[in-house]
Amino acid sequence: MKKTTLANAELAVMDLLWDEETLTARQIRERLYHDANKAQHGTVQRLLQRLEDKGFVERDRNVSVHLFAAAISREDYGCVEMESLAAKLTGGSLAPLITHLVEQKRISRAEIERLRKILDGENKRGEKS
Amino acid sequence: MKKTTLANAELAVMDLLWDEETLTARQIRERLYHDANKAQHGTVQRLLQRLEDKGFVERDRNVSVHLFAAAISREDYGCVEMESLAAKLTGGSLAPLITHLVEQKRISRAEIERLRKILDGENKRGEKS
DNA sequence: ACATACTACGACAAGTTGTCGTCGATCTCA
DNA sequence: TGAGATCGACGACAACTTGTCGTAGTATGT
Repeated sequence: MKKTTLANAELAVMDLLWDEETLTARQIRERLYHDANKAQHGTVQRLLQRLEDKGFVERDRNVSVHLFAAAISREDYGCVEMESLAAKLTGGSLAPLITHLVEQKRISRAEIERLRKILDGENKRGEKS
Repeated sequence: MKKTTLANAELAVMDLLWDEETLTARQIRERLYHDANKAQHGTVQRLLQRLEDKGFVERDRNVSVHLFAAAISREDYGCVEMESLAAKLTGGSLAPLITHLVEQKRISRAEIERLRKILDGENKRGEKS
């Protein structure tokens, strides 16, 4: 287990899969490169293969034209990255980083309100619509 | 402006500078590699030079043996990284990511309490010790 | 002045990333 | 059924990053 981080082109592929549930390699190619160049066929195959190796993508091999789906959600990936950042910087604790974001006002008041609601809801732990 | 991310060895250097305010290249080398190998002298110089190029480190050239200091705090760096992550994943908003952290209980209750206090304090906006 | 320590920087191997081409298998449909 | 298109697997490559080392030149101190 080496790289757990998505690079640019890889992220672009994941972005599609995060929005579309399931796609074929061809659909991904058409969405990524609108020009009809034939060569990019291999590029997408390669990206998907590496993404699969890294565990970010699952592939349905039972159908002739493989179906690809994200193996990890956008939010889960984000959390993993944030945790890995916290592990490297603050001994694993996210609070110091978020504190700083708030204090520097690099997080909007609206966002702060959203966060407060989330934290409050977490205390109740009662209902879910 | 290309890479804004710290790699392993670079992070190790920054970690020292974040704790020590100001260090010479020699002090850094002694802390990073305890064995007395002479070769690593150039390694540290190189790391420092690249860190300076990237804007993470400031160097006092007025003294014969240069003094190095972090140009960005640990927390600022963490925030930049978190913001860059949010920009790539959620259109720049951190709330969805933090929401997920809380919902998945990947953030401890103690941390949640810390965060709530921070957010509450942010509304008062009164004192600072 | 001479040995020592320091800075600057070229060079390199290893790894990552995006890209393309080829090859063989499979599918399509006339 | 067979020719052409499509697909999956993968080798190869250039560009870039990263950690490392060595060398050359300069400054320091005694």
